[in-house]
Amino acid sequence: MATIKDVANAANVAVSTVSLALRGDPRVRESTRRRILEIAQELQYRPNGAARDLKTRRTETICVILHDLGGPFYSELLLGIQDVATANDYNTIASASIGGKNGSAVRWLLERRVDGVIVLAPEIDNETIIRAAGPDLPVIVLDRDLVAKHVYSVRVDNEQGGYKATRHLLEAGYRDIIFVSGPADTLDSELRYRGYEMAMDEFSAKKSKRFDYMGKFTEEGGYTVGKVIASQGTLPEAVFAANDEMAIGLMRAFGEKGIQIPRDVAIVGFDNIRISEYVRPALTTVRQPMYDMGSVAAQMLFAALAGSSDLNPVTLPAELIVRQSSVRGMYV
Amino acid sequence: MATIKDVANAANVAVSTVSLALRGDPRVRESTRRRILEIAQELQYRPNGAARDLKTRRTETICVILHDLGGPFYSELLLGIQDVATANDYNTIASASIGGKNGSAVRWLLERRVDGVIVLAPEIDNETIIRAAGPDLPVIVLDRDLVAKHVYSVRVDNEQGGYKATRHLLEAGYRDIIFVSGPADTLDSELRYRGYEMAMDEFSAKKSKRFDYMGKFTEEGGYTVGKVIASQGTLPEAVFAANDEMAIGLMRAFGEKGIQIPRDVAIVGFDNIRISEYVRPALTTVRQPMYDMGSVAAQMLFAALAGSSDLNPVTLPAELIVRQSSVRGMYV
DNA sequence: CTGTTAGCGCCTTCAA
DNA sequence: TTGAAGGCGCTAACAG
Repeated sequence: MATIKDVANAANVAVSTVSLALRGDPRVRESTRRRILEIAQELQYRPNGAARDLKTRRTETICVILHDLGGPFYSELLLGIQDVATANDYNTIASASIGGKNGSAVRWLLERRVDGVIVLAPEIDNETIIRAAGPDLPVIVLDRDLVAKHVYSVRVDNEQGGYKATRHLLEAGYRDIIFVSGPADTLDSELRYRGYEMAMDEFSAKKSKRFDYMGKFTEEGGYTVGKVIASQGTLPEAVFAANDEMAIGLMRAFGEKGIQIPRDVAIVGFDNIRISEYVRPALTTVRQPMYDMGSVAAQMLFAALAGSSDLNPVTLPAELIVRQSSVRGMYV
Repeated sequence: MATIKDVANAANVAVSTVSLALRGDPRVRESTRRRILEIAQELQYRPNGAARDLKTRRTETICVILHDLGGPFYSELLLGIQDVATANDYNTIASASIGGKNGSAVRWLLERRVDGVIVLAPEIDNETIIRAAGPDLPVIVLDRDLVAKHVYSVRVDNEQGGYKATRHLLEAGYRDIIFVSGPADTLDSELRYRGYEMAMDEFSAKKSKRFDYMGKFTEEGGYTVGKVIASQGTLPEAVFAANDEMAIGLMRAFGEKGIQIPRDVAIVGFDNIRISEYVRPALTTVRQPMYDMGSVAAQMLFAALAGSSDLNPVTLPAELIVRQSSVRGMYV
């Protein structure tokens, strides 16, 4: 592979001249530049990014670490991030957090191969993030309860979202409302439960326990829980599932048992994934402003890169989207 | 930022010793190693990836370039790729192809920051790919008609998929079948049309022209086309949409006009995106084996990395998934 | 077992 | 306007 040196030799100039010429520096005469460009082309010269990064100590790249690339609702988040990054002439890459502690994420967090990182991946522990963050590697954490130097946080108000969802059901007249949680160790689920609690208490309604019904945030999990609920003596009046995937699993389980939604049981989900609009009945849910979250996160990252260090945590509101699955008498 | 040299100084050993110790090389005595590790910790030493990459001339990372990170059906593709990459102790990053010619993708294709690239992004032109590919940067192209040195191809048999879809409708008794295409310049759409043609010819049915109905591969596009079709004098018996997004748009348009599916018009899509299973009636479609495609692509990449260069193009079969939208008398 | 010595390919003063 | 030299941080012989 041709290096800048090869080009310099072939063109009978010094390496530095080639370097300047390649970047269009006006200090190189036009004719020289053109000749160098031609020779570079001929030799199939390609700059070596690693060498440049090493020298300049900047990569002009930020990395987004997600649990699972291509998950349904990361799309908007990434868009929000990319739009801002592109505007700043930065590149964005996404990496999955699989491999955990010694997996791939380490590469981006700990080995200075990018200028900044945005993390939305619960399985990366706080310790790693704190260790990674530093004056020249700001880290933005999404949906995580962490305060540390060079770490900045953006969150969606999950508690308020859970509150809104539950309150919506309560106002519709439902009282016996079950909460279906995600995995035990997820903060999101925890906070949504708190919102649920708060609303239920306001109406003095009887809450289900935090982990009475646990669905792993997956459709399959929701389906299983749905089967359990359906086979109990009495049905609840409504179910608040901590995410849409589970809600959809619930709907499937109920459907198979001939339980009608919302006539027999009302359902509310969380996340507003795309399918939630297409299932029948369409699912009432809580939308998280993912694009905004990405955009805000990226903006904070660039602010940090530019030297600010007193960036306050941001919390974005969630929004209730009412559809048919929770509206009494809609689909008889 | 502490460098390996700082650690060496602080520990009173040579740089190379630190390097060995850090990587757990047995040539370093255990006690020395421990001491070095401690000091590294204390100094908050973090290796510099760029320096290592530069030296070793390998990054142990492959990059997947997609049109749009997080698009609905990249998920499985990425999984397929990642599973193989992880098994080979490689990292996977994903990058969007926005920015086109001088955008971000160039960075990964042309600047030797990764060891291999998998491209599924029509907007990157062949020329760029050919230029990028080389003995030490194999490129796997997905769904693209390109043969070149160090470029290897994996495709899904779109033509056969289009054929299967159309034939399915024909066998169900439909004859007047419209084809709704994607954008004019997409190969996928083109090939699916060819499959449509072939099946229609076999049954001597009257085809619609390649671009009579054009929907841009989006739901909105499909919706618009649906409105047009609905407002024509006579409805077709069936519609084959070149992708599910458009098919869903069509369904919405028809629904608004009171046209029942499949009673009045049968519909078949392509891609088997997740929603296709949840719309009502559920959409008959053609599944592309995305996971396999990713997995095969990654395997080829590693084969190339290991020195093979005579890798034949692979074409994966598509699979028809029959659901309600095309089954006569199902949803009256 | 540990240290010395060369670069990897590029950018950046500093001189000419 | 161009060239020479040094070094970014790390690894990999090769010596000791």
